[in-house]
Amino acid sequence: MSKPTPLSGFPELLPAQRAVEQQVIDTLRHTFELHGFAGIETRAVEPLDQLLRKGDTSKEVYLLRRLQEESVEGHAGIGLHFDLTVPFARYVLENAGKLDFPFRRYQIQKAWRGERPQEGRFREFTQADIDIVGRDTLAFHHDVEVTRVMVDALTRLDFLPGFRLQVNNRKLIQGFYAGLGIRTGDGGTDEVMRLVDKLDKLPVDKVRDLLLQEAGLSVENADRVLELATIRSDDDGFVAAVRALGVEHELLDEGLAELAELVRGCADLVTDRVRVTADLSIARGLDYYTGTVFETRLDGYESMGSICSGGRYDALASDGRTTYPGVGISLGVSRVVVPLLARTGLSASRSVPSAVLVAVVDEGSRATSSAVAADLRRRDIPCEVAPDAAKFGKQIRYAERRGIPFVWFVQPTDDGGVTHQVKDIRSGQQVDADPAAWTPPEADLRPTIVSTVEHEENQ
RNA sequence: GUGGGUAUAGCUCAGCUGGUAGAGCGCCGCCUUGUGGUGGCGGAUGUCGCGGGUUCGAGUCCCGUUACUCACCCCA
Repeated sequence: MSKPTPLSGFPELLPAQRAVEQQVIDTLRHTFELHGFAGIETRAVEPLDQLLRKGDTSKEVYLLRRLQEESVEGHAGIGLHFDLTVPFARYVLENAGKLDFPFRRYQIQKAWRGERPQEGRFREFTQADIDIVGRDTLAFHHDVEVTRVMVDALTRLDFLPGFRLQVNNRKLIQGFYAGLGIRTGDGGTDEVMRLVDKLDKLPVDKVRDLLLQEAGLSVENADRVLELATIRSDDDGFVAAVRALGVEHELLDEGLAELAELVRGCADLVTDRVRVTADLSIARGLDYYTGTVFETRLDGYESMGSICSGGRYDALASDGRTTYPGVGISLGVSRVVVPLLARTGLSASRSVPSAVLVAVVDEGSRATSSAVAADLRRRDIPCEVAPDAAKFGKQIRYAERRGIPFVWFVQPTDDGGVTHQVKDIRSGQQVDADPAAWTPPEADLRPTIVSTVEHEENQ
């Protein structure tokens, strides 16, 4: 059989790279739990009518089909989920009677989309979602809360480049448009938002043309819409800038107040590396968002698009009697990690968890070496025993290849006992050690992330 | 979906107008009979993506095909 080739869009990592991704996932999980979010996992598949519910036919859904499928449709009527929000909405409805509201959960899972792969865009990828969902109502301070949780998480991912969270509020946009007299419904304001959303790709004049021709705006309104979209600030200064445009509407006031509260509510967490910016061009396409919207750019990778996005949806789910509003944000783990592994030297300090390799003198004494390993593991020191009793030079090389920092030597003595020594193969230093007491330095206990990100930032 | 590029050793690649397959790195062994890395010497490895065609002869030229890849489109 010839050598298998990679499948486009289905990334697989080598152990050292996977260690980086694992570190990201562990950090996210840890942070989410620190903020009191409970973990859940939903099945990989949903019924097709659930997946296509939002009219999201643009999503390329992978269908499930048995090899011996005989139905007329030719498939089982279920498909792999393309995000974690749709399954979560279904899960909330299904378990509404058993959940306590407001319900806060995190979910870190694979999702699948059939779209053509590109850098940062895959057919199989991992997402990390947090959402807070209420029954009938959900206070706005939860919008601030999920933002703060994600800022906290991104801050803790300190081996990655910086992030800029861009926040906006759909009430603000819609109120502004309504104040201008742009008709709502029939995709009127949605169309304008969709076009404004292209500002990061098309020049302003081009977008203006589109606003005039495709959305049918007056010249004056198009200019106002564009003026709004160019407003951005790292504090609540955007409020005055919007007011200066002279548009009045109740919904606009509400949106301004919410967005200002959000930006002020995150101010104490903002650093040079993780910023929060009010960016009034952010609209998030034709989605189900009704208030707060987020996008996030990774410094140095702006062209890749948003790596972490979400927002407020007043009707995440509804069973006809009860409506469940929510606010959530989703981080593209694969989108962040895979391009960084490819484009920078980002990797782990070793390809195995082992901090120690216990050498083997000869096969007859393997049990002695295994006993040393057991002693170390009793104190949570990851270690392994050499695979064969090769020359010590080869056993050291075995450790070196894998990045294992310490080799443990058990030497028989003339009186029938043994001596124990541990060697730091980076320095060459070798010292007597007690298997029941010796501990490596804290920094060597687990693989660490080796980051060359500074170099990347200088470009 | 549209258009371009690429496919040769484990990896990165060279191979001109057709003449039986190469380099660097890595790997293995020895120098080094129980402690690696640097150095020296030696060694192994290929359906040249796949199928067809032209030719005395194809990695090289032609046609087809598959995969990968980049851009566009679309979208998180």
